[in-house]
Amino acid sequence: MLDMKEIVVFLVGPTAVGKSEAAVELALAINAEIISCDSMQVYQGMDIGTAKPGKDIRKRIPHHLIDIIKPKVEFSCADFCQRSKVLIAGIIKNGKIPLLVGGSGLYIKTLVDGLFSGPSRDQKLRNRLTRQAELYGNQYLYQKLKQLDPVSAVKIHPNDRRRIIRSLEVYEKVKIPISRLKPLKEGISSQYKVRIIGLDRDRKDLYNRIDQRVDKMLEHNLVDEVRGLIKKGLSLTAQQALGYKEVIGYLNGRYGLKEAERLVKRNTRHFAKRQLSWFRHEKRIEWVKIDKNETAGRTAEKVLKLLSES
RNA sequence: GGGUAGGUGACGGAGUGGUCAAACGUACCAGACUGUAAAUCUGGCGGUCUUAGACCUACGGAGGUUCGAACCCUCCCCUGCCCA
Repeated sequence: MLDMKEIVVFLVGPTAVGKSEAAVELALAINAEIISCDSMQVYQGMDIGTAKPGKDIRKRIPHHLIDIIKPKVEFSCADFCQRSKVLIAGIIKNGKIPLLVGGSGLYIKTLVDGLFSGPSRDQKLRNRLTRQAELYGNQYLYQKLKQLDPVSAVKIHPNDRRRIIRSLEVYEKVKIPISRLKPLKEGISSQYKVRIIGLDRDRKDLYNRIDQRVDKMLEHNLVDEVRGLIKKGLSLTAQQALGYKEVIGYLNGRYGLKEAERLVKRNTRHFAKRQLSWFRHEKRIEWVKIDKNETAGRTAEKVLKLLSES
């Protein structure tokens, strides 16, 4: 009875590990359609810096949730969840397997395990709280949180202004502590059989790939891409994308191009590390180690083998 | 050859007799994370020991002064700059 559940496959891992290439091979092998779990590839025009799969590839295998909104528009994990649920159902209905590919840990987590239904952002309120934090210090907001939602306060560091503000925001809106809301959620894992495959490489190898990728981005005129995007306006989320924020700094004359390059590389390494922290914490992930010179086809084979077992 | 400034942990850089395994920054490592997440935040960072702590090895090298030295003295080595 349990096995009647349809399967949904996730392919996750740090940036530049080789997810996209392996995903295409895998999708061809198992008759899947790809849904991108990437907070930045959703944006139109952000192509080079997000290492978006090219049009040729997307022609061979359908890729969803790429280029779906303008860079000016705010997007969130809630939007992602909602859209991907619809897509998953549709793909299954067509007799195919949904293959979710990406490195945005939170997006993946909320899709699998659900997102509590709470109020969305209120920029005005956030601005107000931010001003208070700047005037009276983070401690001021933290004390407030301690009173209203002690459970959250224990978990959140007094310096983590972002999370303190979100918690206060939720309380302000619905008068219920976010810590009470958070457990009330249901993700797709109750509905489908979820397999999460994690791709990993030696750290050194991964960092080399990141460096190479950044070099390539710059060669492919990332700077021009950013210049064009600035003219059109970027959402809060989009303007802090790796590769973009650093080039924006360069274009604003804050440092030279060489320094921008260094920063992109370094920040991307840090990011990859954070992703690994996140994914290692997720015990349901089944890990596949990629060797240094392994082809995407070979990786896909390994994943396929893992999927066919059990 | 003469003069001068210096040699500190992966790097940059404080420290100029005890409270120094050595500020601070960076790199690096590790962790947290549910509506901005490619964001935000935290911890570690000479070695050994299970933490408090203890011990060992350390501030270019070798000696010395001192109860005690990264800090003072002597000699040596090296580097930058200036004059020849």
